[in-house]
Amino acid sequence: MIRVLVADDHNLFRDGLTRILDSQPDIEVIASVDSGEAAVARAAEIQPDVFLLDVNMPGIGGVGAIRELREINPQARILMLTVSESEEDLFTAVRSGARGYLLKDASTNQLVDAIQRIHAGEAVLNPLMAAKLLDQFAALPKALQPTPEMEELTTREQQILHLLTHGLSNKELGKELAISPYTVKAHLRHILEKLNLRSRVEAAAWAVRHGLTKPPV
Amino acid sequence: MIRVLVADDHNLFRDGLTRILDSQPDIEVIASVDSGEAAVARAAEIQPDVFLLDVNMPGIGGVGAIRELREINPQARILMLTVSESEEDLFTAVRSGARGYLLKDASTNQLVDAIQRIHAGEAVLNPLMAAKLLDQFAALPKALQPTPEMEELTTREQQILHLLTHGLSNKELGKELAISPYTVKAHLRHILEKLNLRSRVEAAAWAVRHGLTKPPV
DNA sequence: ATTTATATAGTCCAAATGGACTATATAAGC
DNA sequence: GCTTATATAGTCCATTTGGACTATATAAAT
Repeated sequence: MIRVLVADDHNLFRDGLTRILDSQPDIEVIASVDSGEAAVARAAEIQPDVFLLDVNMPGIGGVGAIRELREINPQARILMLTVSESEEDLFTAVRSGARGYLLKDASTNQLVDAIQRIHAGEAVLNPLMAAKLLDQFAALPKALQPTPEMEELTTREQQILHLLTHGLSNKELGKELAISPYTVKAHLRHILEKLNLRSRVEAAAWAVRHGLTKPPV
Repeated sequence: MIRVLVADDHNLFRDGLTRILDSQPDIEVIASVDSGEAAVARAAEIQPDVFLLDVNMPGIGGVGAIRELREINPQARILMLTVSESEEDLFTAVRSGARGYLLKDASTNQLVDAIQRIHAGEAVLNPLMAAKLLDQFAALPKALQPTPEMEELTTREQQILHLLTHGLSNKELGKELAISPYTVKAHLRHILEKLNLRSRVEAAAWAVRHGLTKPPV
C-alpha cells in the first residue's frame, strides 16, 4: 500500500484527486492539506511514502516545502503537480529533491503510474519539462563527475581547493585549517602542479567546474 | 511525415524496428544503418528528422555519433535506445544533445509516442534513467541559471569574468581585450562591488557556479 | 631498510593583486 | 542641459601570490 499525502489549495481538485487515488487498489491517501506549510506540519506524524504537491499554493507553495519534507522524511518520494511550465519552479523542485514533475493535464492513468514508479524509485517527468531539464543539463559547463585527476588529490588538497572556491587567502586558509599559511602555500603549489594550472584563480574555477563544492565551512 | 534514420548493429532488431515504424501513418524510415559511423556518413545526404540510435554498436557507437550528427543536422532530434543502464552512456548522450533515452524493453506504443514527442521538441526518458539524471541534477553545486546579479553586469564585465575563469591575469586580460591592464583592474573592482565578492578567486568561482562559461577564447 | 608520498614550515624575491583615489570621453535617460 | 552609467587609464601603496628552494616528521609501500 502506497501511503500518499496530497497538498493542493483547490478543494475540488484535491478531493477529486483523493477519490481517484483511493479507488486504486495499492494507493491510499492518508492526508489531504491545502498548503506547503500544512504538509510539513503533518509529515513527521503520518510519514507518507509519497508527497503529491501542487506547485502553486499560497505561502511557501509545493516547491518551498520539498527540502523540509525531505529532512523530516528522507525516504519519502516527492511528485510535483503544476499547471504552469515555469522553468524556475522545475529546476528548484528537482534540485530540492523532487522525483516527479507532471502537468495537471495528465491523465488518471499517467498519475497513478507516476505514483507507482516514483514509489519504486524511478522518476517521471512530463515530456515538455523533461526537454527543459535536458537542455539545462546539456548546457552544463563540464563533467561534475569525479575525474581521474581529482582522485590524485589528497584529502588535504581537496579541502584547500574547496575552501579556495570561497575566496579565502592563504592566511585565512591557514587559520581555518589550523596550519601555517606557508603550509597552505605548499599544498597549493602541489595542486597547481598536479592539475597543471597556473594560479589559484584557475584552481578555484577548476574546483567549481568539477563539483568540488561541499557546503561552505 | 517524420523521417527517421535507424542505427543498430543487430540486423533482426533493426529490421523489426523498421517494419514497426513504417507501419505508422506518420513515420517513415528513410535509412537503416549498422553503425554510428554509417549514420554520420548518411546524415548530410538524407537529412532525417529523427535519429534512432542504438547505444552499443561497434566503433563509436550511438553516443559517439551524437555530436557529429548534431553538427551536420542541428535541428534533428536524437533518441537513444539501449539495453544497458550505464549512467556513463546516459550522461554523455544527454550532454551531447540526445533528447530521448529509452531501454529496449519499451513497448511499440512507447517507442512511437517517444518519436512523435521528440519530433515535437519534447523529451522522453525511461523512468529509471530519469531517476539517475535527476539525482545527478540534484547534486549540482548551485544555480547555473541567470541570476538578477548577473544581469547587472555589463557585457564587458561578463567578458572579463568569463576570461577570469581561465586563470588570466590582469595583464593577460588586457592583452586579450586590447585594453590597458589598469582598465581591467577597474572593471574587476566594479565586478567585486556589484557581486559583493572579495577577490578575483571568489569571482572566478562565482562565474563558474553561475554558468558564465562560454567556450574558452 | 629504503624509498616515496604526505603534511608540515620556512626563506627570498619578483610579480600580481586590491583598495583608495583621480580623471576623461561617450552614450543614455530625464 | 544635467545626471548617470560605462569604458577607459592612471597613481600610490600595502598585501598577496607564486616560483625556487630547503627541511623535518610520519606513514605507507617495496
